Amino acid sequence: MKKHYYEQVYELVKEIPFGRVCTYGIIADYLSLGSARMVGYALNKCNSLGKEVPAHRVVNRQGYLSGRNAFDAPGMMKALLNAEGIKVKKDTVVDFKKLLWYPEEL
DNA sequence: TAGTTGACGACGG
DNA sequence: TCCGTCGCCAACT
Repeated sequence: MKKHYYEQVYELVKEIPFGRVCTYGIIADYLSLGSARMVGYALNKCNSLGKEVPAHRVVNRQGYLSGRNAFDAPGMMKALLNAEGIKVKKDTVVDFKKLLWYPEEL
């Protein structure tokens, strides 16, 4: 049984350290998905499937919370990030570049 | 089976 | 530098 590509996405997203964030593009590139949209699709699925994946730590390449609408509550993603000490202003991660995490750090 | 959609990103004007 | 357009590829209807 071959793992679906999104299973790999889940595994990688789970590796994102507490208080750090990552981008769709980085994940897509690391897993050779060919398209960042695949990551968003995968996370969208995992959310509906009730998977324990910290999807709130994944944002687009500008640090914008483009996925907040896919959460149960619009403000949930921001609240979760705040709980980790990540500041969010106008749906965008503050000091995004400093908090950015790369899979290569594993 | 074919067309549409999507939590994005790169590129050109 | 900012905005609009196109490409990406798998899942869903």
